[in-house]
Amino acid sequence: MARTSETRGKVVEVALRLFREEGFQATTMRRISDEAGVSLGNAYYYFAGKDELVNELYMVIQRDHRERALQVLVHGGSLSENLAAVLHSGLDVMAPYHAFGGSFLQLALPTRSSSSPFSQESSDARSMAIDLMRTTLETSKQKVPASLNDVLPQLLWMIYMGVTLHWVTDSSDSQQRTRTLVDGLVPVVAKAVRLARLPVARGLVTDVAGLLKRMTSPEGLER
Amino acid sequence: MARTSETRGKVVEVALRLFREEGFQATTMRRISDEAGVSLGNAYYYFAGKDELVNELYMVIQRDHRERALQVLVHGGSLSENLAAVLHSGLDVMAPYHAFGGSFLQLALPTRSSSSPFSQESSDARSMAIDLMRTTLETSKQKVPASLNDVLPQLLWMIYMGVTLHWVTDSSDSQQRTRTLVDGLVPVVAKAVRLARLPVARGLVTDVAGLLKRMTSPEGLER
DNA sequence: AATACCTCTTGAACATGTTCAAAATGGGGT
DNA sequence: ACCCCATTTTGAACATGTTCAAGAGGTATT
Repeated sequence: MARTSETRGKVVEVALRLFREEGFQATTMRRISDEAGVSLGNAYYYFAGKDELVNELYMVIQRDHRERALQVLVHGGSLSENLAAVLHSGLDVMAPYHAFGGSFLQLALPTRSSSSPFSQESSDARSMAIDLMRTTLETSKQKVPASLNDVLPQLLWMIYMGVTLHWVTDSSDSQQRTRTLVDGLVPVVAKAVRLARLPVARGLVTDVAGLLKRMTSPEGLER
Repeated sequence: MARTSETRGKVVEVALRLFREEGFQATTMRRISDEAGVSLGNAYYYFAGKDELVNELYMVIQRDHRERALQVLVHGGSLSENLAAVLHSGLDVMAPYHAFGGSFLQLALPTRSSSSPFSQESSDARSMAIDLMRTTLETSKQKVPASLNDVLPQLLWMIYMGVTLHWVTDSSDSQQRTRTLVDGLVPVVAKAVRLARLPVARGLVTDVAGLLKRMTSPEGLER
């Protein structure tokens, strides 16, 4: 059918709007299907449950973030500048959903039921975000020690997760505090990356890189 | 009433056991009240809802962790040693509840409804954990730059949160990977603290301390 | 003793997430 | 036209979280 998933589209659209306006708990499946003009059961034909709609939201946010970020990234700009731009654009995209609360983290992480046949579905979100960080690094002029090439995007992603963690719990006006955090954190990170090239810190850097590599390898076996 | 909260105790006991054995979703309020031998409504007399039982779980874990940690801390031991001991004992305490999953984070964070009359209830958990980190530092022999005295416990707590984050998503056997992470991370942290005393890194350290202080102050205003 | 009052308990009702068998729909093949 | 069949849709049923008015039990007051 051509409009096989016209229904699906309508459901997603309404769901996202309600998540934005009412938060997660307050948004009921019945309300979603009502406002989408379909039956309750029909919504369940397209989505296994409420959680899957949350996942949908997360994917939309990921795509929006990447799109916006690519627009604000400055080729040959400083890492500080670009990282700030990417993090802030991320906050911009998430902002409307702040009422949504902690349910973000739940899905940002690869916690999902392992029953997904394609084994992606949510680790997807993670690798998409990491990839964006890699792009950020490549776009910036700052030289990165070769030993960090693999590992730095992942580190930046962790910082991003940290910022998101703070954002979720940030009750200040329009999450101003998190904005402050980003502005303060970004130059520090940039400086740290610069420092990583100096011999003194080199050992530390190597340690972190080694550790991360060990954690990422097939299985984190030894103890 | 003397045994006013004999009921309350039974409910908590059963709830925690079921959380452990079945996870969060699978544990139903009806099952809890049944096995506790009280009526469904009665459970709600003591706990506003399922979430509050989760909070109870979190508090129990916090207390257990502190207790165990104080036993394994070595006075005058190295920071590496002690930090590892504290983190591992934390993992020990949480281990039985791994099936419980991401719901941990939800409550470890100060995300709660601001309607709590005593304004603690969950920021409590956070400050308890931070305090444990302070104790860890004070117990260890490693000298800490004075400028970090205030801020370092908080930083260690963040590292602890990071470890917990990893633990939640860790699908390896008995969460071996997270154990590996702790063992690898701890010496790096200790080294970083040592490095913080050197002039080279001093600027970085000051930056981080300043940033954290700004974030913790009354309101994170300016931008 | 009778009453009032506070704490605790119950059972039923309601709201919402989820499942499912049956019906409607809309072709494609004959 | 007619039938077959996969896809989509529906409505009702069920499970579970949550609320609430009423009752039970005990203690203090009169």
